[in-house]
Amino acid sequence: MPELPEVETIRLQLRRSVLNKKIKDVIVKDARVIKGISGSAFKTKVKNKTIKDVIRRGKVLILELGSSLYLVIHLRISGWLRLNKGIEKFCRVGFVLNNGRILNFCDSRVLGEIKLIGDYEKLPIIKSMGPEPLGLGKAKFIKLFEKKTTKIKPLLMDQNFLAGVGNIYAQEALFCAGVKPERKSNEIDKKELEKIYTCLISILRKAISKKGASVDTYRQIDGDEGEYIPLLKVYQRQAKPCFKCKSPIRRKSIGGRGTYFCPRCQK
DNA sequence: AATGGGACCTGCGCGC
DNA sequence: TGCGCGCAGGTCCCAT
Repeated sequence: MPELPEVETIRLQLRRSVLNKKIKDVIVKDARVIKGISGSAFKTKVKNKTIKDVIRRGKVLILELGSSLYLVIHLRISGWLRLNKGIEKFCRVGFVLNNGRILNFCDSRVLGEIKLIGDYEKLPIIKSMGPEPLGLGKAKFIKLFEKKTTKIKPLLMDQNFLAGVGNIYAQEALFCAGVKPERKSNEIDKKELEKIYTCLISILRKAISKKGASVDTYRQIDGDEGEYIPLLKVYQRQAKPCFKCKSPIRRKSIGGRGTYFCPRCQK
């Protein structure tokens, strides 16, 4: 699932490969992913535009097409972007560039979406989004979390509260910090909140440096897998021995989401 | 304010 | 080998 590190990886790679490239044509294979306008209207509006910038906000990727036009892409759970010579399997929309390459928007489950908008900051998803964790700072992080009575894990994942953290990295950060995922945020002491913050930041940075975790369908834009999976400590490790204490890792549904944790290391 | 459930969607793993 | 079933999950929306 593409979370902050995966989307940031895509952003960095797109900046290196498609900046200032012109979109010569748009191939709409499945118009369901295009929201707000029809596939043909989308094609007309995007054709001949140039990719001026690539921006990320939380898990949202934004391609600036100039003249107050933005392509807003959300990969949700099963989407990925791939730059190659043709249209690949699960491609829903292909952007044909003036260098002969095609930027494929792929999605196996068709839950991802593409929007075209004049001002992306006015989109509800962006407007209501919480702060970016990287560069937030320890003090602000603690202030955010110290009074909420919600369980810490769903809170870390709440995009309106903190941007970009999803199911994988929330669990990894809590394991690193030694905090049980169902603890209420306001009942976690300052020291522990500090630990959660430093863990989260270092994990996100490390995951970006490893170009993301290819859980499910996520790939780098050249199709290679991200390299973070071997570094995952709890995610999808049910019944396997904890790396710290050898106890079997447990899986439990918290806030309707699958959650892995070490019953002994996490207090 | 917090929590729970359904809807969206389809590949995949499971049981037989 | 093949079939049918139900799970998985980010976000939005509604209900309690």
